[in-house]
Amino acid sequence: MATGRTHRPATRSRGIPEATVARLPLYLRALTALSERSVPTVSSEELAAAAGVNSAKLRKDFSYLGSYGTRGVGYDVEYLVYQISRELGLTQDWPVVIVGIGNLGAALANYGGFASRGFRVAALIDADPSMAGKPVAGIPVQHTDELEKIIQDDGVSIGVIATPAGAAQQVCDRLVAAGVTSILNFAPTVLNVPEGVDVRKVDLSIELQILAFHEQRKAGEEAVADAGAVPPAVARKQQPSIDQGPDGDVPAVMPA
Amino acid sequence: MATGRTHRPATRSRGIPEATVARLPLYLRALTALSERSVPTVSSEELAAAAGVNSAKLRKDFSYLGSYGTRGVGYDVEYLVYQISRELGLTQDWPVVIVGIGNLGAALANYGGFASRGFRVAALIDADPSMAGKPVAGIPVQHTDELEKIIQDDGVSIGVIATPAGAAQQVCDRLVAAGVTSILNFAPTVLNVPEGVDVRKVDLSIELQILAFHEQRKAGEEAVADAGAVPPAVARKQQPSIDQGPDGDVPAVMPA
DNA sequence: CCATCTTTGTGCACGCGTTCACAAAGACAT
DNA sequence: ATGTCTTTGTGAACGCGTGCACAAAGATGG
Ligand SMILES: NC(=O)c1ccc[n+]([C@@H]2O[C@H](COP(=O)([O-])OP(=O)(O)OC[C@H]3O[C@@H](n4cnc5c(N)ncnc54)[C@H](O)[C@@H]3O)[C@@H](O)[C@H]2O)c1
Ligand SMILES: NC(=O)c1ccc[n+]([C@@H]2O[C@H](COP(=O)([O-])OP(=O)(O)OC[C@H]3O[C@@H](n4cnc5c(N)ncnc54)[C@H](O)[C@@H]3O)[C@@H](O)[C@H]2O)c1
Repeated sequence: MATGRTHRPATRSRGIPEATVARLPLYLRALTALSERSVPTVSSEELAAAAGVNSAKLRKDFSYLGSYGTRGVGYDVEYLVYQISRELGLTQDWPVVIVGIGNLGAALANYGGFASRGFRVAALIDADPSMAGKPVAGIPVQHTDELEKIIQDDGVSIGVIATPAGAAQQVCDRLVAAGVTSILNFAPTVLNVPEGVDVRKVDLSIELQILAFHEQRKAGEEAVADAGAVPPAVARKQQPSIDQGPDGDVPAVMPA
Repeated sequence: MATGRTHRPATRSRGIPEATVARLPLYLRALTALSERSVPTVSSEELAAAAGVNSAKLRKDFSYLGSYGTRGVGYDVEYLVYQISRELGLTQDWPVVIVGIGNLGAALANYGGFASRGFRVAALIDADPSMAGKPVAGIPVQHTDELEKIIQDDGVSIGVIATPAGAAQQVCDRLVAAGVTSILNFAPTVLNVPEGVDVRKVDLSIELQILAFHEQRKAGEEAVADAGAVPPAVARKQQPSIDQGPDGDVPAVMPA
């Protein structure tokens, strides 16, 4: 997973568990595909398969929204698309600003799937004066000086940060001060925000590292299967004084 | 959060909880910053603040790796950097292929933080013949025909998919067949993979929808505070026959 | 060598999320 | 109208993750 909520710990928002909220977009995508194929109804089993989840989980998720299914038949696709869209707040228009129009920011601006679901790129903002006025994805880049004005004039409440890590917190502070209350952060930094502001992060580097961990573990298991070396050593306890890098690997640095 | 593991349900890999693994890169980043500032030791409280987590959680996380701290002092920064790096498998080189060199793929290829932690872009692959040979981020793009050969020759086990959604499953199947066992998917699709292959996804659209949900809820709470209208209706039960869009909103479609 | 002070490592309790399994609901045929 | 068959909605059990709170460990000073 590339994200994690930062604030609002476990405040079951309006009775819908956070884990369920995170899956609703997944269901919505699968339902939209069915809708485009004019499929009228779908069972929890079928939809769960399409969304890659357990069918019981899907039914429980839907039960938080209300009783929208028909026993013996399944769920009405169009109706469910509407209900989930409404629940997620996609029936209204969400203006979004993207700050930092470099490689990533430009890619995001060009991303088609952005506009498809109620999200509209209200402005592209960059600190580089030489970029000002230059159109990216058909939208002229504006200078950071305009940030506050843009946000207030357009009533922007969602901001995307795609600046270098060093600038992220500062940009975040300005966004929040100007009225933004939801931030999607692509910079590899922990953002500090006041209560009431939601931050989600997308971090490529972290994702790769998690994959590497599992990849290493897979390789390790094979090695263990080959030769019977290196006992798993779960919950290993430290030796009294002598401490040599736990798994027989040579540590580069020793503790003080 | 933008991701979620797909396979390998909750198999506490080698005793380290998945939630802990997901935080290790965060700690590593904070520790690396301390290391660059030549800070010798750090307490769980300080490091937790830098990583944006609870200090008890951090200590528990580290306890899964072993007893690497010194009571009354804290943790040795360099030693911990090494231990976490080793645990995550970052002491070795991970060749990575990126498939689909469009807007996003090109941005990823240009991403500096990629190479910084043991990850090396082994190849850029695209189906568009007109892109073949064209250098992106200094690496010539290769045609999809070469995919299997590249993966086998370089021993690539991690693949990044940045193709359009329609091509993602097909690309995934080819990657897996050629030997890739970890996939980072940027395309908005659920990928089906055989047992033993890890998939993580990064989905901008899902992140925005989750933010929109919370944003709507915040707005709704304010509205409720203004006028005492619309009771929260937690766990609402369906009316027998008449069903009008639960929150007084007009449904576009009614169930069959 | 002892006292004090800091900070780790973890036992414990609690709550969230997942999954099983099944009763109840409704469609549909006869 | 009644019976059968399908599928929902959910009660209950379980396991994981989180955070509190504290004992034990060790540093440091006298
Ligand atoms: N490119 C990727 O694939 C990728 C992947 C993961 C994470 N990231 C992260 O995303 C961020 C952007 O990456 P990139 O490759 O697009 O970098 P980039 O250098 O190409 O672009 C950064 C842009 O931000 C602008 N900028 C700098 N400071 C600013 C400020 N204070 N206010 C507004 N704009 C400012 C710069 O002018 C530049 O245009 C970085 O933090 C990077 O670590 C990038
Ligand atoms: N651009 C973004 O910010 C963004 C954000 C989120 C998700 N995404 C997703 O990432 C993917 C890529 O987005 P993009 O904006 O770069 O699209 P794009 O159209 O610019 O690039 C797609 C590239 O994939 C190549 N391609 C197509 N089929 C292929 C195949 N079978 N094998 C190899 N290469 C193939 C195309 O030639 C093209 O170069 C899409 O699925 C998109 O939904 C993009």
